[in-house]
Amino acid sequence: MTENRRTYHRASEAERREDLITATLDCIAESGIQGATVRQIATRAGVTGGLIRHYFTGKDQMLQAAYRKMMTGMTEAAIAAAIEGETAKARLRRFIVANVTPPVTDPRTLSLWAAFISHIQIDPSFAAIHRENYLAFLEALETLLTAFFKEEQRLVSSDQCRRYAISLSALVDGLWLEGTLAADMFADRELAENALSSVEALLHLQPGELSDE
Amino acid sequence: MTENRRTYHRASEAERREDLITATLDCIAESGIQGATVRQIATRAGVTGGLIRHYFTGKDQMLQAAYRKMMTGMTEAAIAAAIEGETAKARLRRFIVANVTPPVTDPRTLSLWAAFISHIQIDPSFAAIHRENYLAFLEALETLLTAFFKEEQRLVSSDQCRRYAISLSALVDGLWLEGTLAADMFADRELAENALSSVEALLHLQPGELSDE
DNA sequence: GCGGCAATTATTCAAGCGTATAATAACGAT
DNA sequence: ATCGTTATTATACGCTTGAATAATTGCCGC
Repeated sequence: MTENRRTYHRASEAERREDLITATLDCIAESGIQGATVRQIATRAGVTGGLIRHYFTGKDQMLQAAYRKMMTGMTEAAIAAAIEGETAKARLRRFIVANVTPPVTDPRTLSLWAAFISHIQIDPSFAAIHRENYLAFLEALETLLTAFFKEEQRLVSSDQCRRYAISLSALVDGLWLEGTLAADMFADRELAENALSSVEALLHLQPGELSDE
Repeated sequence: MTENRRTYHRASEAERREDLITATLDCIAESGIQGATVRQIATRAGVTGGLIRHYFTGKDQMLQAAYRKMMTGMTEAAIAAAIEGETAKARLRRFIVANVTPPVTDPRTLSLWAAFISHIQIDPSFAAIHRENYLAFLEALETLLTAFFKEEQRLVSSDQCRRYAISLSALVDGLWLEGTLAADMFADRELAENALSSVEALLHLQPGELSDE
């Protein structure tokens, strides 16, 4: 009997995992965690459902991998933007702006982020992943701040630096959230300008000290 | 044949709707949107599944009603705390603090909030509900701010007031988020204090002007 | 107390879910 | 070329899902 079995190609493990994770994120972003079924994900990745359990012990583990990838992607995008700045001040500014500018402010990203957040209470492994990445974000911000204060020859205790980092992080997160949820309410640069002047205020800088070239 | 049909009591429409919505929120908070199945919700509400379609055209409509109830509950909690203040300054302070204090900072609330946010991209009716409540929150904050500036005899344009409201709202949301997600990282009053001093900075007040009695 | 209305239960249905297992085809080693 | 390995497909299974329908029972007006 000549069965019509579809042809395929054997991919490397890394490649296949990557594809599956990407497909998972796509599905969640498009139709929520409800829509991220094994079959949907497999279809989008161009494979059949059974393959997922060849690379992951189950759907849950794949979701976790996807969460990890998404979170590190977000933080790294902001850090990548920052390191291109020449001074500590420029790096701080670029970091802030990057977090309230596409592609970080993106409906897809927000949808993914929220979907995972809502699973933190249900599955503790998601909480661990979140914590890990929140701390990384906080530390990146704290490092930028410390360097900035040093460059400005302004003495700030490490305790105060941490408090600043928490506030700034909250502000950035909040603006990111609102800017993404109500993108139509804000003009192109409005969000970034608001973020910068808010940061200036939070750090007790001169108006324009951060935003001006 | 004497079938064993369970006894029940005919409730008023308002009562039953309320029960169903509460049960829906409980289910989502506890086990995510995935766990909020018609049967789970019905069980928790003490009825059988079929009844849901007697009060709502479908599961989706019930979810929307639940979202609406949850959001108005959050905003109203903060507003209720605010109006007890005697001066405009006190009202503003109470509003800020209420938003970073239980019961607003509560894992259950966060879980619910995130679950719904993640459905905004999928179902436009959820987006409308969100928008509605975000604007209400913003307006409440703007009103408090305007009154506060007037009380302080400080002249602030309504444009600037709106910008302040957006920044404050973002900050509060962000702190709420982080404080709830990583509750163990913050001491009891730390979050509220951080919020108040951050607001002071954002509004260019004297340190302690808001937080001090 | 007793009809009749409708709120509620009980049951059924098709579709879709995650997972398990068996068959198969791709590809590197030989 | 052929073989052996194993990545991949195909199929099946048992459950759960949201919804539709039929049967019943609580309750209000009389």
